[in-house]
Amino acid sequence: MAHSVQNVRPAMQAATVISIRDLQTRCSRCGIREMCLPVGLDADALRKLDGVVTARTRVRKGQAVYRAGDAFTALYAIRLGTCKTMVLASDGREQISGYHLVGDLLGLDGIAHERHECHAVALEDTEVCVMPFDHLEELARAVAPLQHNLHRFLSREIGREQHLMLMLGSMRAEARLAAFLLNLADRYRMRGYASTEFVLRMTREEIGSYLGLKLETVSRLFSRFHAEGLLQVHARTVSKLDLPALRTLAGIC
Amino acid sequence: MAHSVQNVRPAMQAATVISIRDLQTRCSRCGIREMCLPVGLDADALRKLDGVVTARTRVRKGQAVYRAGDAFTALYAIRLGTCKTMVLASDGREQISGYHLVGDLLGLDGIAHERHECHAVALEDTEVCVMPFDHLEELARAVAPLQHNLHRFLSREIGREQHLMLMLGSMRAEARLAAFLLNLADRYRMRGYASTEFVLRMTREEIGSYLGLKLETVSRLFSRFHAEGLLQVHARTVSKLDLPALRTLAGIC
DNA sequence: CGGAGGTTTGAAAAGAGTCAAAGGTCGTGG
DNA sequence: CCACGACCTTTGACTCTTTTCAAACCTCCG
Repeated sequence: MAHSVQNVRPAMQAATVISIRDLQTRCSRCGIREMCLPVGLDADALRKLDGVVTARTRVRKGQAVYRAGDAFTALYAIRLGTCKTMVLASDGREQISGYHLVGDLLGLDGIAHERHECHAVALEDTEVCVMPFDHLEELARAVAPLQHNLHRFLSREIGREQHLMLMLGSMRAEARLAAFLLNLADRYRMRGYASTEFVLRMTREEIGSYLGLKLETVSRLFSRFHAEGLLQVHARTVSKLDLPALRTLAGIC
Repeated sequence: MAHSVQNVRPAMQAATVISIRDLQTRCSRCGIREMCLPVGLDADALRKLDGVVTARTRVRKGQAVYRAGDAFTALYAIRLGTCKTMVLASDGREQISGYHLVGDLLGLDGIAHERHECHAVALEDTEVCVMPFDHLEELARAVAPLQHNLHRFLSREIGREQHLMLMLGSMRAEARLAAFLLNLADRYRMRGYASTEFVLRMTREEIGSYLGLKLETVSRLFSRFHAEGLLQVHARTVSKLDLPALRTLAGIC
């Protein structure tokens, strides 16, 4: 299996020289900061947060950002790319618990036991910003808006999972897939991408795992949705999503 | 429907007089503080936290601590009793997302949007401590161990929900019920109660809702577990749980 | 261009849901 | 203290969704 990303700062670094790495890890210069942890922070706070991001790491498709059982040291913000998180049962079963896009924070479940509870794996070549958590906590004590952002991200993750639980616990297969597609459409839209056309970065099996379904069921549903004119699907590309019809199917009134 | 609990501090209160309310809301004197937010805090920090708890409120069986849509102002710690949390779908479906015991924190999902996303309802007469969140954040900035505890509770909730998702997404009905009973047994044991005998505070329908099953399925499973000697069940009292056998059934190796 | 990995589709089986009816349990009020 | 009623639970018979097993087909990367 792929090795986890290390969040080691280069050993020696002259304090007064602005290195390329420094330039590359600045939230204050980052184009996606308004959909990431720094959202809404003022210039002063941003400057301080720049000091927390120790690295911006490239994670290749299939490689792990971290693995379940790894010591928890940092949170990871997705700057570019897509990741999945997978929870593990003690008997080896594993299930995809999240499909994370640009601006999402990874590793929040690791704080409680100082150990990551799931794998986080890149679904395409990805770049993550590494934020050592003790340093982040320290800064959060000094900067109230940052503290509140952190709390909001933690809380949002709880809400996200509750939503998923509702889906897994009380929706039928077709409603789950419709809700999944709508959720993606929404998140792509919020990030400025087309909401009725995108490339799924997951296999049918991964989508099934996320939705609590078997890959054959997912495949059949895509075929049926296609036949019913709810979308076009060709391999992993979906397009021409009929969002209102999908909403009806998902039971979203 | 029952009204939500108000967390209003009595309007006027002489600063130097220790009122009965003050005495009643002190974490520093609370018997369950080591399984609640103050876990591990030193005397000084405890004293400061005393000032955050504005009230200790009685919530009668069936009454709501808060309801979905209520403005989020505070977290609630269960001092006595049991609560369920229920998430709501836009089409009116509702699902139980949590079964909360003494020492658990309620309201964590409300931080993100400053609005509670679920109902929290007492399953028996219950007492909750009200902790206004802005005040708690303020204190967390001053007291690092409290800050870390808050982060751990938030993170633990994320982990708890991931566990539940795994259950809803990839376990069969019998394994879900076994895992549910084992989880309860564990949590009662941690709180110093018997782990092989307890009273369920939920109806079959509520258990089913929590596990993504219909009430008839839950009832049949209880009957079958009883017939197979895995437990004794009489109405809501379960006893003589065969924990190892339940573990096998739940797929916990 | 070959092959591994991913996808589609069919047929049969299993699991859980639905509908229905009867039997318990518990709290309230007489 | 008992009886009533509301609500909860159990059980059976049947239905329907989803899974399982199997085979063939695509697609994309090296």
